Amino acid sequence: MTGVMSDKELRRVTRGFQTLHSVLRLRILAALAERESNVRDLEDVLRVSQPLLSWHLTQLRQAGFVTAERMGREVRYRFQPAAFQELVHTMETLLGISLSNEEK
Amino acid sequence: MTGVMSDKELRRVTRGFQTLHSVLRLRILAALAERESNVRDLEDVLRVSQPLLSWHLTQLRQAGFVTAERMGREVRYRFQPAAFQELVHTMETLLGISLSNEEK
DNA sequence: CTAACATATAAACGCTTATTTATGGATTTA
DNA sequence: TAAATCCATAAATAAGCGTTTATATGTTAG
Repeated sequence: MTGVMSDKELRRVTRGFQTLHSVLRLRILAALAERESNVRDLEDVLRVSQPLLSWHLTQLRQAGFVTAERMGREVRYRFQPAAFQELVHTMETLLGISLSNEEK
Repeated sequence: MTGVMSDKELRRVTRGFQTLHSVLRLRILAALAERESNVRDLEDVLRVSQPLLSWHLTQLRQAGFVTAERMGREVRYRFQPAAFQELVHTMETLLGISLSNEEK
């Protein structure tokens, strides 16, 4: 039963994990999960420089965790829950575990 | 509602993600999820050098994904599902999402 | 006790990537 | 159209980490 999952599929997963490896990235995601925001808003909330934010947002977007939409001169970023959910689902399959919410 | 989660808690999560960032690590975990093994067995299954395996196993162990037990001159490694499950649970809380297995 | 086996550790190297600083591009406003 | 605003990109630097090679530690067998 070894090797049932392709390297391509696993690389997609590891890319997701790589992208979530810093506290700042998680804080950005959490902020966007609360409400969609432009870069300026995040800058104020998270107290980090604008280029640094742009870079992290690009990484999160390329990994599918957020989407970006130009609106006037702003760019609004939105959290995308599906990306993480799919990641977890692949891991459940790979490891043969389940994350059932405690049975009621 | 921003910042409900401590940096300490988030660092624990990011450490978990950091640890799962390579395909080889995932393959090691998947192999151990199938059956507990010593280093020699994994070496044969995964076709990587012994020091490299030892290093990755140490990382996985320090992050809580596996446990190690000395048995004679071997060391048996076991997959530890709880670590990943807790990781996911923290993320659900942080992002306000749920990964419910489809409701029946 | 010595040799063989199983695993861990150390040193050295290279690569990736986060961060800072500076600048460019796009859009609106006056 | 000129200035201001918002965001992205480039260059440079530094730090972390995976990989290899070599050696050390621990355990059993003869």
